[in-house]
Amino acid sequence: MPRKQDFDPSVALPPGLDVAQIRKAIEYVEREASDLVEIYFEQANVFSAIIGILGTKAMDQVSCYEKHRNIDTAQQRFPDLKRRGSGANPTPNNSLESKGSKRPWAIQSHYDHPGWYIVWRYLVDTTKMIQSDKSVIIWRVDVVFLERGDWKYEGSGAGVHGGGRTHTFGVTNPAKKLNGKAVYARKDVVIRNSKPVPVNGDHDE
DNA sequence: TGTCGAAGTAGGAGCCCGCA
DNA sequence: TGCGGGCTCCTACTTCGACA
Repeated sequence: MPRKQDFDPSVALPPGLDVAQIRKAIEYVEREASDLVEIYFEQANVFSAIIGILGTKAMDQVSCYEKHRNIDTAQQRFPDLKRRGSGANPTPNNSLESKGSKRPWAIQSHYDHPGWYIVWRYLVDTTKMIQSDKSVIIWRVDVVFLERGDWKYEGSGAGVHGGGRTHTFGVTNPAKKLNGKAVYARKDVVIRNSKPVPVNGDHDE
């Protein structure tokens, strides 16, 4: 179970959400993700998507936020979660998007929707050096309300002559924007060379 | 001047829907 | 029924700036 001293109760949370619910959700995501860690070595980006999905599932089970009843909307549209009783088209304040990421700061999406975002920052520790019973560790959870203006459009080079990726939106100055928004941050994990590593020892995936 | 953290840009894969 | 477009989710690599 995540340690209570790693939580910051002063961080603003979406209406109806509390630290105890997030603590349960972290425990759920770490447990479920540790069972699926082989997928990480097959396709890391897919694994990050799975972390986001597990976060959505966890919040659906332990909090007053629920997945959209419309399966199509739940899978493809914003938001991942809405506050129970907020209707089919929740306001930004009642919308919660779940994202999983290995990166310490960046938030990228294909839309610039305003609303609450919960980002599960994870690392894979197959040596189980950090925690003996888990190979996937949630080391920080950011909870932030983003306005449309917080996003910057990042265009695509794709076109009739080739190219690859689709367009995205990215949060500008994410490190500044997420300053003071970490409701959970393990004190035994630090950022080194832009990567989260255990405080003692050189962690290497 | 070297190191490190952060930001910016580009690439990859899967699912669903509409249409021919 | 199959294909293409639109949408989802990320990571990797490069560049830039601050600081010792």
